[in-house]
Amino acid sequence: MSFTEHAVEVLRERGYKVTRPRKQVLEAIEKAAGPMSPYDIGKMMEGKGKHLDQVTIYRVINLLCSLNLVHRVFSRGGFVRCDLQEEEGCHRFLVCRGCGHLQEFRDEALCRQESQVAQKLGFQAEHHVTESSGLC
Amino acid sequence: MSFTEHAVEVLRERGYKVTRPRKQVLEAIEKAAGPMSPYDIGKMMEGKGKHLDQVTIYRVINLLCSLNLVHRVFSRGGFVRCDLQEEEGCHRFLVCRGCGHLQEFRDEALCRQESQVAQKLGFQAEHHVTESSGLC
DNA sequence: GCAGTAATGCAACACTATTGCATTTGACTT
DNA sequence: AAGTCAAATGCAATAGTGTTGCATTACTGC
Repeated sequence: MSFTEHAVEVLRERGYKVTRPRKQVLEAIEKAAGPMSPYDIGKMMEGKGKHLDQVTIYRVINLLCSLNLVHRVFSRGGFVRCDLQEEEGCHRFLVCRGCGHLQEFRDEALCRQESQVAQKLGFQAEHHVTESSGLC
Repeated sequence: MSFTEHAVEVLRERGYKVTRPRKQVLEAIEKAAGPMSPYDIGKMMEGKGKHLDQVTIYRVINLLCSLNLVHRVFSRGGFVRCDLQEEEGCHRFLVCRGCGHLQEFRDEALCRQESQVAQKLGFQAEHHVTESSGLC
C-alpha cells in the first residue's frame, strides 16, 4: 500500500473527508525527493495545470501534521512523509550538508534518555525533535 | 559581565566592528523574556523611536548565529541569547507548552550517543539540535 | 440523487528572508 | 583631531511563509 493510500485510509478512519486537494498534497509529498514547502507544492500543481490555493495547502498540511502523516523539517523549511507512525513523541532527522540527503529514524533508548535528562531539569517532556547535520 | 558586553568583546576579538545596530540587536535579545524574531526586534526598536532596517537586523542575527552568540529556536520562530558557548556542535531546548518557558541545556553523553547512532546509519554527524516540548 | 456539513477558494493582510547598490561609519593611522 | 577605507548599514525591490473571515463548493451518508 502506497503512502498516499495509507494516508487516505487514516483520513477516512478519523472521519476526515478524502478530497481532491488532500490527495494532491499527499501525492506531491509522496513523489518528492526531499522536503516540500507549501509553496513548492503549489508551484508543482500549477506546473501540472492543476491549481491549488495556498491556503488550502497550508490547511491540508496542518491536518496531515496533526495526524502524524507528515513531519516538518525545520532546517529545510519543508515537509516530508512520515513512515514511522508506530511510536509517537520523538523523531529525528539526519540531514547531509553535502548532498542534501535526508533520513528519518527513531531510537527508543535515545528518546528515553532525553526525557530523563529533561526530568532532572524539572521538565516533563512529551515530544522531542532532533535534527542533525553532517555528511552521509 | 552582561551578555551584550561579552558579545561585544567577541565581535572585537574576531575583527567585527562594534556598531550601533549590532549593540541594539544584542540588547534587545538580552532583555527579551523569550525568543525574538527579527520582526519583533524591529518593532521594539520602532517603539523606542529608534529605527533599525529589517535587512540590517537579519544580517546582524546571521552574524551572531555564526558566532554562536545567539541560537534559533525553530519551534518558536525566534532567536535567544546563547550562554553556553564552551561546547559546540550540539544544543537542546526545552519548551513548555503551558507557560512558554524556554530552557537551553547541553548534555555531552546524549550528544555522543546521538552521534553514535547516526554513525551506525552511515552518517557522520557534526551538529545536533533538539527541541523538546512538554511541561515545566 | 439529495441534504448538510466539512472543506475549499478568494481576498486581504502580516511576517520572513534575500539581493544589489549607494551611502555611512567604526577602526586605524597619522 | 582629522583622514582613510573597508566594512556595515539603509533603501528599494522582490519572493516566500503563514493566517483569518467569509462565500461557495463538493464529499459522505442517506
